[in-house]
Amino acid sequence: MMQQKRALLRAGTTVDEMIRTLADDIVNGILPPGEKLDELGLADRFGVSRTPVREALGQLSAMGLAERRPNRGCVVAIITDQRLTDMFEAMAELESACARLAALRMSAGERRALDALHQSAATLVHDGAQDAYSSFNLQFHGLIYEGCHSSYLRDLVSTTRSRLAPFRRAQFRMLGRLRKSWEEHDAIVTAILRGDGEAAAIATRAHVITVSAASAAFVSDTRTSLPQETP
Amino acid sequence: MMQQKRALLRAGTTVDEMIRTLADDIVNGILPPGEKLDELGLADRFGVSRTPVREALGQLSAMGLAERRPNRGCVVAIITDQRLTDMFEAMAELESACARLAALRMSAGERRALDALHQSAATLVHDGAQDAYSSFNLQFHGLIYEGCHSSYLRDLVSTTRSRLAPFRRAQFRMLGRLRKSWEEHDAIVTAILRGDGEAAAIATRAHVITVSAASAAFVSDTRTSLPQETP
DNA sequence: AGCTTTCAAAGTGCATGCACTTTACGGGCC
DNA sequence: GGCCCGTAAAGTGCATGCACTTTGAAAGCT
Repeated sequence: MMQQKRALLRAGTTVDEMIRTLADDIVNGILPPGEKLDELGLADRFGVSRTPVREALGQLSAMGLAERRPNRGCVVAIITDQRLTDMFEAMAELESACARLAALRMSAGERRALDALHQSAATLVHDGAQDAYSSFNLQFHGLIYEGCHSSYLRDLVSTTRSRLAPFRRAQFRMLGRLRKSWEEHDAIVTAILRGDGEAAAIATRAHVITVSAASAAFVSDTRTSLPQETP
Repeated sequence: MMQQKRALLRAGTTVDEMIRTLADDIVNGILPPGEKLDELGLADRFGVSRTPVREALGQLSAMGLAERRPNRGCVVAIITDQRLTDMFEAMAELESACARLAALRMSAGERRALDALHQSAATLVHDGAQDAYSSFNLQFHGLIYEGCHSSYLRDLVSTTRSRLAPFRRAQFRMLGRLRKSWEEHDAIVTAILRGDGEAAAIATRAHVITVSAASAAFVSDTRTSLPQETP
């Protein structure tokens, strides 16, 4: 019946739109791990039929954000503690590799930009501006990803970061973490500016592992306090 | 019309079956990069309707094996030279990270198995058995992936390896490459057995970069000799 | 009661068909 | 001839509906 021209503006396909929205909701924790992704419900929500919803779910599961059980529906990916640890660890290795390459390959301009950004964040630390620092932190790591000049490595690190995002809510709540974070960044920047790849790799690995440990502890805490799932 | 019970055995879903088949065909070069993936054609080939084909294509493109242009069909992923270089480089970094962790974490049994496999390959080198060595090589690297004891890192390295597979056809054709490869492996095994993570990482990176360079050169050669695409 | 069996409701898997977009080809125009 | 436009064929995007599987709860059995 309702098969008329879809409003004239139709940037990208409907499915792409849905994928982006759902992926954002998962990454931002609006759809928590284990949440059921009902085809009919989502079709209603987006005002489309089940066909495009099914396609979107298929792709989300291919991306690792959702999990599909044949004939048994689709849920937001449930990550075990072991898997989460492995993901954080891989993140450290990936970022470390990026930093090593960035130290070797960043252009003079890129180095200047990284240093400038880093120095400018000092005031945020002093003011204890957690939200602003969090946003700076994203940019900082982003510059290093770009600095490695390897599109594939950048993609790997970005998708891994997305998958971990739902579990990173704790970030800078810990007292004194802001200052420590900045100091760790300082070691990274120094190494990169010196062009010392190995030092940059080591400093970055240590930094990311520290952050990961905090996040993992927070998640583990949250999990044991609320039993959730399988009642 | 034809909506009857699908033959009793139906391991996994039809879509999964198709994805596996198509992914294999792409990875093994049966479907070359740029090949058009026509929905109706594939539907015919697999004896299904277009709906499951569309789902399979969506997932293949989410996996990076195919590329979908809205309203313009789907083709086997076309990898630019730059992208290929980046992928080979990332492969080196990933394997290097695996090797570092493997050196630190492999169990005594795993170390023994790796050494045994490596030693047993010496005769293959002596006999110049390219195919057998190629299969050994797969196992060898596989043991290192497992040895890092990180499921996510293993997944990243495996999917990257799959994506690169179509471009690795050259492998051991080069004269003397067998012996060189074995010697490089020897350095890796020695470092891992010693538990020296950094040495293992460096040796592995060097080894993978060497192999990558050979493959990249081969691809680049093939590309410039046959113009292909956009006639 | 505790266990199995049955069966209806809910929900997934796929076929089909229509609407829309792209593409390619042939005729009108300069 | 080269360029533009219109138009038909091919092909993609989504809605709908039927078949099949799962699930859960009530009925039957020991």
